[in-house]
Amino acid sequence: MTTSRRRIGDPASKTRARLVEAAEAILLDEGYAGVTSRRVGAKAGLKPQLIHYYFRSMDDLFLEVFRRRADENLVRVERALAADETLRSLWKLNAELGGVAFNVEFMALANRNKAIRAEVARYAERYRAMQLDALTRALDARDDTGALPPVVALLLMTGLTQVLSLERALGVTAGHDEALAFVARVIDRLEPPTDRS
Amino acid sequence: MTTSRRRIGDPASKTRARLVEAAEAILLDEGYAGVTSRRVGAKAGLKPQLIHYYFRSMDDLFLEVFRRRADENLVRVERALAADETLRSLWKLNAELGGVAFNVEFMALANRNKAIRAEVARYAERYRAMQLDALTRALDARDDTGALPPVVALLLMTGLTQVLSLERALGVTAGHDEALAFVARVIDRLEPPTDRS
DNA sequence: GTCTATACTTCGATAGAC
DNA sequence: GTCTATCGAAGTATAGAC
Repeated sequence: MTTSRRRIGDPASKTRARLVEAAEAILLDEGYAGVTSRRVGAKAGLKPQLIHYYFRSMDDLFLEVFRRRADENLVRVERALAADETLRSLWKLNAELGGVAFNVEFMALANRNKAIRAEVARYAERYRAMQLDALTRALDARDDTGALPPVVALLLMTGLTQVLSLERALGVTAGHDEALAFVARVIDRLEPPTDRS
Repeated sequence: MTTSRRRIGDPASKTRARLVEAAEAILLDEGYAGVTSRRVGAKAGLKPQLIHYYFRSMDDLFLEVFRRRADENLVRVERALAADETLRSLWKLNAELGGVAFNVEFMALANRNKAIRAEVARYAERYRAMQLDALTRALDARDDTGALPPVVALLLMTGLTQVLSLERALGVTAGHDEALAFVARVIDRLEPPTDRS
C-alpha cells in the first residue's frame, strides 16, 4: 500500500509555479474541464509530463491553484482592513472582489472532490471570520446593531455582492443600480461621508 | 457550409427524454465534466451513439438539460405564487429551492458557452421578473417600501438564499440560524402571523 | 430509430534514459 | 529536473447496415 512510489518535485520550484499559473489562466477562461496536463504544459511552454512530476494528480494541481489565490486574497484583505477598517472600505473590498469565474469553478469542483471541498470550506471560514471581525468593530463604533446582528449583515452583504457579480457575468443587470445606491445610502447613514468629491 | 447533414431525431421522443434525464443525474453528482456520451448512454441503458442522433453536440444536450429544469421551475413558482402571494411563501419558495449543484454547474458552463449563457440569462430574467412582480404586490399591500425598493429587497433575498445554500453545501453554517431568524422577524413584522402553531 | 463498426483525438499516468 | 517513448482508457463524432 505504498500509494505510488513516484518521485515528486520540490514544492518551491519555479517551474512548478509556472504550471500553477498556467493552470489558473486556463481555468479562468475555459473552465476546469479545460485544465488538462497537455494544455497546461503547452500554456506554460513546458512538457506535460512535468505536471505529473510536480503533482500527484490533476486534482492536486487544482488544489494548489486554489490555495495560491486564496492565500493571496486573505493577505490582501487583511492588509486592507488593517489600514482602514470602515464599512465603506469593507464594502468596496467585497464589491471589487471580482473572480466570479474562479469561485464558480471551484464551487463546481468542490461538489465532487472531498479535498477541494475541505479547502474551499476552510478558506470560506477564515475569510468570513476576518470580515466579521472588522464589520463587528465598525458597527459597534456606531452602536446601531440593534435589529441587525453583524453576522447577518455580513451574510446579506456577501450574498448581494455575489448575486451582482454572477448576474453581471450573465449580462443581467436589472436592479443593480438601485441596489448599489441603497448600499451607499446605508453606509452614508452609518458613516457620514467627510468631503470626498 | 451545410453545417452537418446528420439526421436528428424527434424532439418529442421518449428515448431522448431518457437521455436528458440521465445527463441531469450525472451532472448533479459528478459535475458537467462527468457528462460524456458514453456515461450518459450507460446510465440510460442505451447506446452512446444515440446521443449524437438526438443532439447535434454535447452542448446541445446540456442546453436541453437546463431548459427542462428551468421550465419546470418557472411553472412551479408561477403556480405557487398564484395560490399564495405573500412574503412568507415567497421566502419559503426561495429557501427551499435547493439545486445549488445544478446552478453552480450551469454558471460554470455559462462561463464558456455562449448559447448556454444566453439561456441561463433568459431564465434568470424571467424568474426575477416573476418574483419582483409578486414581491412588489406583497410589499405594496403593506405600504412599507419607503427605504427599501422591492428590487433591492429581492436582490438581497436572492443573494442571501444563495449564500446560505452554497455554504451549507460546503458544511459552513456560521451565522445561518441568525440569518434565518432575522428573515422570520422581518416577515413577521410585515405580515403578522395569524395562528400557525 | 437503433445497431455495429470505426476513425480520430485527447486524456492521465508511468518507465526509464539523460 | 527534464526529456522521449509509450500504454491504455476514454472522449466526440460519423457512416452505413438493419
